[in-house]
Formats: sequence, structure tokens, C-alpha cells
Amino acid sequence: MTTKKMSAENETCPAQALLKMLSGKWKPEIFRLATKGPLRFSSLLREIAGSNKQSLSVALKELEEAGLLEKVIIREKPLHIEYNLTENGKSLIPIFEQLESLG
Amino acid sequence: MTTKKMSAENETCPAQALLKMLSGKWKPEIFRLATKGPLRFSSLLREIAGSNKQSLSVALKELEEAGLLEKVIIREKPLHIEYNLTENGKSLIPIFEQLESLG
DNA sequence: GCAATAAGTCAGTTTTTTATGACTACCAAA
DNA sequence: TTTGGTAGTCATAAAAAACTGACTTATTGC
Repeated sequence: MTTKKMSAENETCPAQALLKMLSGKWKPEIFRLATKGPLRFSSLLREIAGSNKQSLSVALKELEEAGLLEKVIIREKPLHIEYNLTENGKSLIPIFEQLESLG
Repeated sequence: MTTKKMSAENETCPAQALLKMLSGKWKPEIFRLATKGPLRFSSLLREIAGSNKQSLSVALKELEEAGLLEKVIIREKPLHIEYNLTENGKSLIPIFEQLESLG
């Protein structure tokens, strides 16, 4: 295979990283719901119309890797997992709300 | 062809439209430069490292269709075209700067 | 052990976005 | 009328993002 270079992440624009964290087909809606309270996978799947397991899984992972969400195992009645906003995630709420009000 | 439905634009999240307007590989950088002054196609191509005609063309068209940029024909020495921020575009500068400062 | 609930993963496919290189259209100057 | 600058388009290809349906893993209740 020819050694072709991959997307060299041209981060010349400071806003780009943040925009990338929140953009995509499902991440804005997931983030918005996360600001309301803890998220569960199965609930998201039910509540977000038109979504699907794979895409939500990928989106949640990206939000987690971006440091906006964290996974918590809840050892209760039916053992399950919660996704919560991290401190970093919470710090984005004000600007996210502005985006909402302008959109 | 089977009548398969296309992306039904699930705009349940108010921030989504705005995020989409500004996201992508080149749009953030183009918008940032536009806040500094009028843009010319050939200059963008030179100044944005790693870019290419087709992608810039698509990005400019999307920014234009989103109502953030407008095309102006300049009848001068070498006749050319300028892209300027619209009033709508200018109204996004504050939030864009916040995105930059947080990124 | 067997079924149910929760939270996914995996392989394969389709759709969207981005990239490449050749080509076009307009105007102006020589 | 040929050349040069500016601003693209077009067909095509490659890469990334999103979708589908089958399958997996872990725990609990019977």
C-alpha cells in the first residue's frame, strides 16, 4: 500500500476541537439530555427517535473520550450503567445553552 | 429504486442546526478568517494549509446557504469575488469567540 | 439450569464528506 | 488572438460517519 498521509488534524482554528466534540448526528441531543440528568443506554435508545444502538454507542464513546461524559456502574435492583456529565462537561453548559438559544 | 427515506433531519435539539452550520473540516477556519475581513477564494486556497478547491467551494457554499456569508462581485483592477459575513454571520462572532477561548 | 433485562459488540453496507486532477468560463492586457 | 489571472465545476475516488441485524456478555429471578 502506498504510504498515503492521513488527516493531519489541521488545528489552526481554536474553535474546531470544541465544535468537533459536540457535532455529529446524535451528540448534540445526547449532550442536551445529559444536562437534564443521568443517561441510560436503553432509555436513550427509546427516547431519541430514529437512533440506533451502534450510533449511540459510538457517540457516547466519543463524548466520554472527549472528557464530557463519564460512565458509572450502578449496583442496584437491576444493575445498570449511567452516563453523567463530568466537570468539564458541566462547564460547557452555558455555551451550549447559548447555542440552543441562537439555533 | 426502493423509496427509502433520507435523513429526516431530526431537529429535536435546538443547538444542532447551529452546530451543523459551523462544523466540518474547513468551515470553522473559514468562518474565523471571515471575521477578520473579506475573503477571496484564491487567498483561502493559499492560506489554509492542506485545503483544496473542491472542499473550499463546498464549504463556502454551505456557509452561504446557511446565511452566514455573502458573495460580492468586486469590479476592480482584477475583477474578483469577495465573501463577507452577513449580519447573521456577524451575530455569531461572540459565541464563536467563546468557542475559541474554550477550545 | 433457563429465561429475561441491560448494555453493548461485530461484520457488512449505505450515505455523507472530503480529496484529486482535468477542465471551463470570464475578463483584461499584450 | 493568445496569454494570464481569478474563480470556480465536473467526474471520479477515497475516507469517514451512520445504519442494520445478528450475536455476546453479565447479572438476576425462577
